[in-house]
Amino acid sequence: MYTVQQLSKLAGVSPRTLRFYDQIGLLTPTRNPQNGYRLYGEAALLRLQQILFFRELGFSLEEIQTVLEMPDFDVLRALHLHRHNLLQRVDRLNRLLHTLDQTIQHLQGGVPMDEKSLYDGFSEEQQKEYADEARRRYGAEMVDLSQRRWESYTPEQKKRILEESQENTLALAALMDHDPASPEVQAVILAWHKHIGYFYPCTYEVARALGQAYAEDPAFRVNYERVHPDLPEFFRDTIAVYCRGKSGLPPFEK
Amino acid sequence: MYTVQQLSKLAGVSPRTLRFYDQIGLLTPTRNPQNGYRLYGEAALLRLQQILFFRELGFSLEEIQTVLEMPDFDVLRALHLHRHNLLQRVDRLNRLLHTLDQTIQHLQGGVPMDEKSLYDGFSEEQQKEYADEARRRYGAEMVDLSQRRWESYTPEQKKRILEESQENTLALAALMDHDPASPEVQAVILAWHKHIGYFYPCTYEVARALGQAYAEDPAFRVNYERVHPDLPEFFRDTIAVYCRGKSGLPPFEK
DNA sequence: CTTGACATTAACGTTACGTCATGGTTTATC
DNA sequence: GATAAACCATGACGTAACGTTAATGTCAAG
Repeated sequence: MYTVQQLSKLAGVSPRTLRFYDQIGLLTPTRNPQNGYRLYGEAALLRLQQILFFRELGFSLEEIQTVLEMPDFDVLRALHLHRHNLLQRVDRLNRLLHTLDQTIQHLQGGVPMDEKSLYDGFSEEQQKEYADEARRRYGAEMVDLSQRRWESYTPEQKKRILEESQENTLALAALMDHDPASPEVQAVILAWHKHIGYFYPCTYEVARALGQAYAEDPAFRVNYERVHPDLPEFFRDTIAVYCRGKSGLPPFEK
Repeated sequence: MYTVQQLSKLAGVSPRTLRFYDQIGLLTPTRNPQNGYRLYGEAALLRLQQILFFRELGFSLEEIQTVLEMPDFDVLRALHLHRHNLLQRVDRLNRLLHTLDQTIQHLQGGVPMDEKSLYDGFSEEQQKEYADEARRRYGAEMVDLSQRRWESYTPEQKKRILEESQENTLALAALMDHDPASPEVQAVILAWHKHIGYFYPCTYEVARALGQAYAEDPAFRVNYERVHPDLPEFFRDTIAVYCRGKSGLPPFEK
């Protein structure tokens, strides 16, 4: 017989979850008549396993109720649904990838009129090539190799990281009268490099390529240009200085 | 300038969603001073596109707030996050597949004691083989070929389908004194076959194999045995009669 | 006998909206 | 010009699956 906390640790769910499942009649334990404590037996453990199994598959608790009451709850069907889900999600992810490209297009084509002239040199096809090129050069290898997990951060961390990015850019813009090689500027670039590290391990080679992209790829340019018209070039130059003579992963990544 | 409903139809979201985004300050439209109506311009449309883009990627609205305020919101990062997410989800699905196998094991091993004797003839390895065999025989081809979508059903439909399954089994059990070839029994089996069709197109060959499994695979047996000890065999026999001389997809699948 | 770690119920908070309720506005029709 | 249909507004409550206090009761240890 397990108590709430014991079972919760065993199954990796919160005590609150167990009480909730009791409350909605999904998993009703026996009670200690003396003190009213919940007591879960072996049967309850098995049922919880099943509940969590279907929960993982994306069933709602109400659906789980019904499924577990079915006399012919069968494994084959679960297998089918599971694989079906898998296929469907892969489908969805592919559609998202496609949508991504379109949205890039839209964003690039959708800048305000007075900035549109900036794009005169770039045909639609040219722009698309930029995006594809970027994916080929940075995406495939780096992301696939990446072990970092954006999702593994807590909401507070995420928020902090996103804010940090903003601070970096503003800090750099404030130092545009400095020499790109000055310690102040280089400190900001170091922070920027570490910031990128939140998303994936970024070698000096990749960092340099990113600097190029910031200045040359219109999709990136606008974001920095918005802060200051010469920021893209300044950003690229400081990164170039920062990366000079270095290669591979930075020390803080090791 | 679009009004709420116009924009909602354009972007495929509900008017309520737009008002909500206004309420939380995520997408603030201008107002018609006469009547207070919301008016969305071109800029708002673009911003909404971005919001929906990130929403698709699984960002929370609060995160989207921050991201859209960032001066260096950049496409490469979105690409990275997106692909990162994709990889992560594929990972997760693979883990689930693995867990699935384990859970099958657990469920098979976890039946009540008084029914456990039924399993004496089957070693652990034997049982695992059954599961693998089932996956090889039905899973791979059928599921991959399946065009049916469990997820495409509405919650009410899902509930109804699950209940139907239960009704079928009980109806069949109530007819166990009849001849397997009797019209009443065969009507139930037809309903069962159609029911399977909710999940995947089921040929007569597959149906026959399923009948076998219901009677012989302990993982299925218990579910019908629970209703009546001889139900598994009866089920198998009626299915055999139903399938006799037929092959390929049933008429209602065409 | 007190302390700390458990247990209980009750109740409100969360996310991203859906769904009324109630009332004003616009538009089309008679 | 009256009226009905179809829009707009705000406000408030409902949802899923718990998280998070809060207030109180219970148990083992020192």
